Amino acid sequence: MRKQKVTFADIAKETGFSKTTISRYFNAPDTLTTENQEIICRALEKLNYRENKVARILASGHTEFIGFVVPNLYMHYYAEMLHQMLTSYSKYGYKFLVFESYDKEDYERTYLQDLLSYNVEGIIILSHAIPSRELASYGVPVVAIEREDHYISSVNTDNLMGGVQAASLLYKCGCDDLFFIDGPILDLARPHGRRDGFINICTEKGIPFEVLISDVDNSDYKETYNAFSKMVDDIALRYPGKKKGIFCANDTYASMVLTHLVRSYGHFPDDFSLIGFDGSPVSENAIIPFSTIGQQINVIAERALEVLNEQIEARNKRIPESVPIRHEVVTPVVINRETTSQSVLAEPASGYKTGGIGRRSKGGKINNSLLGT
Amino acid sequence: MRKQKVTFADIAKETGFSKTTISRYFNAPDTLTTENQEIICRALEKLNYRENKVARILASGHTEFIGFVVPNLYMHYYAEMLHQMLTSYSKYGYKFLVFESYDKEDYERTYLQDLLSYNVEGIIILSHAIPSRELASYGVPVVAIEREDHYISSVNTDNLMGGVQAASLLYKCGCDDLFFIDGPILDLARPHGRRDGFINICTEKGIPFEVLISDVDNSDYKETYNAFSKMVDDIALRYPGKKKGIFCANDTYASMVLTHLVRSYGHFPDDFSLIGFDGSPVSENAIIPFSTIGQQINVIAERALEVLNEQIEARNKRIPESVPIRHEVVTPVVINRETTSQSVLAEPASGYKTGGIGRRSKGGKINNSLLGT
DNA sequence: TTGTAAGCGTTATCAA
DNA sequence: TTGATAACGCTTACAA
Repeated sequence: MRKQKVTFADIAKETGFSKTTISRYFNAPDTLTTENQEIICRALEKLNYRENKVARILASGHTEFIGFVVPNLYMHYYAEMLHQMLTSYSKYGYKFLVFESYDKEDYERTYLQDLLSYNVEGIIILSHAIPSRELASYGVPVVAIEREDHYISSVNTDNLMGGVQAASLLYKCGCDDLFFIDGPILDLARPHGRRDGFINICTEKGIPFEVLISDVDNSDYKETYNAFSKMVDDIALRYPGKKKGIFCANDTYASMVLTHLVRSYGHFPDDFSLIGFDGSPVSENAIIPFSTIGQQINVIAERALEVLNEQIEARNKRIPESVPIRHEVVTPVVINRETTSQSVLAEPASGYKTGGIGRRSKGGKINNSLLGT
Repeated sequence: MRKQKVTFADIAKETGFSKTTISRYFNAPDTLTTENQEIICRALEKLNYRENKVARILASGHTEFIGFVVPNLYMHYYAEMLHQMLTSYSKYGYKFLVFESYDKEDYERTYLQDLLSYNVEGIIILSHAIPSRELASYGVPVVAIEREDHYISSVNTDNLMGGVQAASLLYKCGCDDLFFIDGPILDLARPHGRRDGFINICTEKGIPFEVLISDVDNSDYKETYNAFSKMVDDIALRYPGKKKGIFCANDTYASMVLTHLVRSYGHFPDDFSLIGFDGSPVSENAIIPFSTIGQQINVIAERALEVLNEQIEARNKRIPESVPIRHEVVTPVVINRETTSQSVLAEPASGYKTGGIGRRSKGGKINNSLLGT
């Protein structure tokens, strides 16, 4: 029924050694004579041996499996995080078992149980349906990324700092009024660092500001777009002649705001500044590359594996040590592009000598007729 | 050293049954009395049993592991494909071991060997560094997606049909001249269906056309952007007064062309039509949602698993059957948006009563002064 | 319906 | 430096 595989027993028979010696050839070759190594090596080739890690795992207890649980993979942030995790292969040799939970509690729990049954050595979790208290009880090292992390280790972007950076940049580029725009906050455990950092700076500098939260289900692009468009129109209407700085909670939102502005004005208007959050490709590839607070996903991934690996190693010792929980924080980086420059006009792609059509508005004043309905 | 785990032996001792009966409780519960099921169930809870799939795998030979090898995950297409694969969990229960090969032969081979050592039951491969002939020799079911597939099963988008659809749409919306734009073709095995379908229609309808291939390394966004911009400027210069229909080999390219056009004109120009390929989010979320030939990634993923599963099941039979290789083809769908409509003017977001600035060009004629250098 | 016993292919322990 | 033997935790004939 099974493909007949070559096992240590076969090699042993072929070479006259015991299975133990064959095992040692792989795990501690130095304990063999060079000659014998040669002999075994030849036998391996002759018989075309292929290692069987499942058997090894069963015997040793070390799977080198890491469970990776994300809400989804169609969002760039999560896919990029997985990408960065996989990149670590050469360093740790961990294999990743990937699951999408869609933030549904039952899915998440099922998958986690599944992971445990595969004896994963650790879990990286980005979805947030299950409280960290429960995760901690699994008896497996767990590192959280951007989620509630009371009872487990975690690595997070310094959102507060990000909010500070964003507001500061908007302030520096001469904005009179600042706006924080976010979608609905469904996750109650979600921290409000971005908003709070923003507010801190506004308060500190004495800049008038508003916090605008859309309540539209953000799974629908068009609806969300329309909601944000309305917000922006409203802002334009209420603050004529002022320079308005908008900080969006993420790049997707920022992209929508940008799109709306450019579609309305035919260019990026003088009297607006815009900054997003995440540093996702859309910020660079948008019609006008826009400023953003870049999350260092590579650093986060690296750090998370560091923390996880530390715990795994401690656990694998003969006398398992218990490592204290760690909460790491990664500072985001300001990515300063056209939408937050003093002269905020969108320059055309290089190669053009003269302006196209409608590239300048008439002096930072927007046309009220734009703001219908 | 190891966390003491509860095993069948423990349950057996607790309940007075044999290990076999416990095993049966999980794999064929119907063969037990309801009473005894109850008894075992209670014991499981009492001892807090957790199944160990590694042991099961070793004993049964069935891992339920599928190897998934992609060039990368930062491109939306690949991430989305993985997403769709993971979605199949409820249907097949396969667990995916994910690797990024960056299309490097040595990486790819290492990872494949690794997958084999974990006794994966099958492999889905999208990267193309290793010839299918070698893959076929591994003795494990393999399904290729969008790559050379001479010796293995595969599922592909009907690229030829896609090219036909694209050219037909451009023809229908009144274009005088058609252009196929693509980046460098590094992969020699890559089929030219999109281009060929395009050419077929152009020839059939007697429309003048050009095939334009950039030779700029497409890993650099800016460079690629500039290269395509130049192409477009050149087209505009050479075909004044004509309606020019551009078909880009993928949405990323189309997005660049669109961006360039909108940046140059302040809006999407009358005398251009544009269609991309892939149906990626950028086509919908771009400043002007553009037309595209949508790949049905969900269908492709589903079909691939179907084919793979068929082979796996055949192989798992007592007398393994050999299933012939299958080459499936999935027809793409035309996604018709503003950039290929007769009146191709970009309408502003709803809610605006009057036009903004520079939303109309003066009659399909472009300004030559735009085309500097 | 249940039990016995022999694996599955390694690693770990102890002894030689 | 090497080997015999017992795990590892489950599945699977075959027997009862």
